Amino acid sequence: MSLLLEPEPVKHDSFCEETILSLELKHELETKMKENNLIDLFYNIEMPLLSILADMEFAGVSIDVPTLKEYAIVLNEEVDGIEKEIKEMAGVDFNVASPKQLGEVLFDTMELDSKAKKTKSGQYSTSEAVLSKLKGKHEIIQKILDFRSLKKLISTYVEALPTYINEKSGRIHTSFKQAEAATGRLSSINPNIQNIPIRTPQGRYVRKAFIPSDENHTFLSADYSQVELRLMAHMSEDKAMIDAFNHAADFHQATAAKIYKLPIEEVSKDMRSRAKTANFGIIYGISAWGLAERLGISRKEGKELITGYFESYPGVKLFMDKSVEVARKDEFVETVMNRRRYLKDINSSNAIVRSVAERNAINAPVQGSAADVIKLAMIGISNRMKAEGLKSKMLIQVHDELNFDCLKSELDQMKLILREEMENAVKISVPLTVDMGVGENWLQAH
DNA sequence: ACCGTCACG
DNA sequence: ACGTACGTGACGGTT
Repeated sequence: MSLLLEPEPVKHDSFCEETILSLELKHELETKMKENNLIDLFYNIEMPLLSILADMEFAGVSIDVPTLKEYAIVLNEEVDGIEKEIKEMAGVDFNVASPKQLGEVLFDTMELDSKAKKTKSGQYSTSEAVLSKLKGKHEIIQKILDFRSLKKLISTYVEALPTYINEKSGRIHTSFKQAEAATGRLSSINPNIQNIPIRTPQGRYVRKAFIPSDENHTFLSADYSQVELRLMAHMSEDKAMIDAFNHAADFHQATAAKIYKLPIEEVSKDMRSRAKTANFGIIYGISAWGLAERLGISRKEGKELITGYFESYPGVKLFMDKSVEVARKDEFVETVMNRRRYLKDINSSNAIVRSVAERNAINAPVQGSAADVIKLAMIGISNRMKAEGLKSKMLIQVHDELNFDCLKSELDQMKLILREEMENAVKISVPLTVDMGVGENWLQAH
């Protein structure tokens, strides 16, 4: 694969001389070449990235505190009301926030499910998945789900974020961990800036509080479209998947058309939705049972869906099998930039432990390659911004997304740089595409 | 310090 | 026959 790397790749002695080599020598040279792959990863990606992450942390992101203070009042009133309703419905006074007490109220006192699931520590499970299945049984269930999500928003975000504001800068400075996630992703702590809510309207509103540094700046966001699936298409070399990314307007819809053997126009919303779930499942190392559980369908239907998927994209099945095979032989798998994930459990005699490692063998090259891609893009963007003397600042990375405090006068130039550097970070067999948004805050920009 | 839960990609 | 999808971090409750 040809890669557009900046700075210039480190030069090594050539091990590619066309000589007749003994087996031992050949093995030795192959080992050295693999070591050089890791040296390239270190010097050309991780080291240049280090100072970029330091700059992002130092810059920090501005927070609109009044927005959060007002929102805290609204949410606290709402959660207090819901808590009263829950206790009235249950007919007992208890701590709704205690999973232990809640389980006893729901399953011993109210007897909502005679065969309620228990956790490994012996208490009733009251997880979102369990409660969602009980929604029809009693109106208290929905109230508990609402209570939980509101408490989460208040305690982890709305009331917590202002406490992280640095006195000197007036901004929030996360810490990015560069060598934590097994796949090569970054992680973020104190606060975690990579799990700010977005999926529900109430949660999403928190993003309104992430704002530019002043009136001369705007919030600029750029994210990759389906980068992991595109990397799966590239690494598996599956013809149909590559073709879909090159020509279809909507990849999930195109997948549904193949699985259900229908023309694109006849794909229903439900079929598209199932195909989308199947696409995600593939990245995670799908199982018929897991997929069925996710979709609320029978195991038989789950299996049929997967069969249809592999008939549509046979190269993907081959890639998955090959990844597991390679892992069994080497005890590690690799990304496009030769980042490794070691899988010591891949040959375990415990089937459960082994299965986890097999799914890791499938997922890690995909998730890890996506991490490689955005890291390369960050380096490319940083270099371009320096070369062109720009003052805007890269602030936040969220796995497939980059966010900037963008000087308004630099907006057009920044958008051009982001598109060029992100879409051309690596050359693969399908296009990488980027969506961008601009606004007065993270909510508007996304 | 651990568990259960839930926020994100 | 097993028990279910991959990767993280923060919070409150419990031990």
